[in-house]
Amino acid sequence: MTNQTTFIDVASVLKLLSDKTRLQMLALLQIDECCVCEFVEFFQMSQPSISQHLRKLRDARVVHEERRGQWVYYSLNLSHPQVELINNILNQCPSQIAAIETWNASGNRVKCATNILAGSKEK
Amino acid sequence: MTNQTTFIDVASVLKLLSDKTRLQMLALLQIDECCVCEFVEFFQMSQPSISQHLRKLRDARVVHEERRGQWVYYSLNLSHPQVELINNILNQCPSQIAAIETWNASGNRVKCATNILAGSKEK
DNA sequence: AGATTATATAAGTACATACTAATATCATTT
DNA sequence: AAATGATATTAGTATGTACTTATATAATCT
Repeated sequence: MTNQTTFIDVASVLKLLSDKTRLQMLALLQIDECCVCEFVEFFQMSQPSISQHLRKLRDARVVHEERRGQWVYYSLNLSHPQVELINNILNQCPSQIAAIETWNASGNRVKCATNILAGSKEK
Repeated sequence: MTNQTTFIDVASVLKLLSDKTRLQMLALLQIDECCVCEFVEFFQMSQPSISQHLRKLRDARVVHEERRGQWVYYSLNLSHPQVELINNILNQCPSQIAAIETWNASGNRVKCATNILAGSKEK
C-alpha cells in the first residue's frame, strides 16, 4: 500500500518553492551544486539571508548539504518524495544555463568554486 | 518574441496554490465547476473565508466567476498563462473524483447545485 | 416593498515570513 | 594559539496571511 500524497504535502512543497530566491536557487542546483558564498554573490543578498533560505530547503530535505573544508555545498536531493512535483515546477522556470555561463564568463564568480574545483582535480 | 515567464511569475502561482484549501478547491474545479455555498459545505469553513480564498484565485485569473441568479459559479480558467504549471501541480494531488462521488452520495451536497442542474436541463 | 438567501467586503487579530544586525561555530592558515 | 574566512544561528522588526465577526450588496420570493 503506497502512502498517498496529501494536499498538505503538496501545499508544503509549494510554499517552500513560492519564494523567488529559493525557486531560483533550486533552478541553479538543477544544473550544478553550489556553495553558500556562490549564492551570496549570485543573488547579491546578505549571507544570513541566503543561509536561512538554504536552511528551509534543507529542513524540508529538498536539498542535500555537504561540507568540504570551509565550504558547504548544496545539491538537489533527487530522492525527495515530491521530486516529480519539484522537477515539473522547475521545468516551468527560465533555464539558468545561460545565466550560469554569463556568470562564469563575467569573472565575478567567487574564488571558492575554482579553488574547490582545482582541489578536487588534485585528488 | 514570446514573453518569457519569470521566477516571480512562477513563485506567485506557487504562493497562490500553497494554501491547502485553495489547492483542493482547484482540484475540485478540475472535475466540475462549483458555487460558493458548495465550497462552504465541502470544506466546513465559514463563508467569508471561502469567499476570500476565491477572491485570491479570481484576482490572479486562475478561476473564472459566473453569476447565475443568486449563485456564483467558479470554474478553472483554462486560458491562464501558467495553465501548464497549474495542471502539473494538480496532477500531483489526490484525485477528487472519489471524494466528489462520496459527497454526492452522502446527500449532504447543498441544494443549489441540484436546483441549478435542474434549471439548466429545462433550457 | 419587505423578507430571505447567497455572496462580497471590511476591520480586527494571531501567527508566519523575510529580512537586518549581531554573534556564534567551524575549518584553515599563519 | 591566534587570526582569518565561511557558514550558521539568534533576536528584532516590518510586512503578509488566514482566519473571525460584522456589515454590505445583490438576486429572488412573498
